[in-house]
Amino acid sequence: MTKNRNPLSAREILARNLKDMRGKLGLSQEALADMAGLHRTYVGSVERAERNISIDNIERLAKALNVHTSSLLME
Amino acid sequence: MTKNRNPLSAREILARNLKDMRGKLGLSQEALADMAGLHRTYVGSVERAERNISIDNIERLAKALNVHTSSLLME
DNA sequence: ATGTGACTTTTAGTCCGTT
DNA sequence: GAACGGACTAAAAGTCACA
Repeated sequence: MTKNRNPLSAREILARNLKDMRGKLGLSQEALADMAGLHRTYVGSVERAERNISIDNIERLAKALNVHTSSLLME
Repeated sequence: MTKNRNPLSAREILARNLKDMRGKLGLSQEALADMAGLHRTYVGSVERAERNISIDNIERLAKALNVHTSSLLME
């Protein structure tokens, strides 16, 4: 029997992807925040899945990371 | 030379997908809104790309439509 | 069955700092 | 460099009466 993992929320998936992709580009939270026109502390809280981010800001982060918006939500 | 169409915003992609998927299921805006625990007029305004919807509400709509959150943002 | 404008409540998002 | 906190302002959530 396979384990019953509880599904990640969309917030958590986004948080993980953000952190991964940012790390692969060697960017700090602050650098990414600047590129996306957002605040340093805000990006941090999104990566901790604490914030209910809006679609416009998901898009800004995607553009800063040079990926499609949907890929930030892909599991 | 291929035409230079301006890219759809994430809002517009979501709006189009929402409308399409809802239509294919034969649901009214009100029925979908009820299933997602949202207000009828709110869902309407999201389908018109008027609102900057948050990730939690995108997820509620995805669950109501029985699709993955990322597929609502897929072009 | 959907669109619109107006509205109040809640939260997104910023900015200051400390650990 | 990142987590975390408090206080603040801008904007999203959520609702309604009416077209």
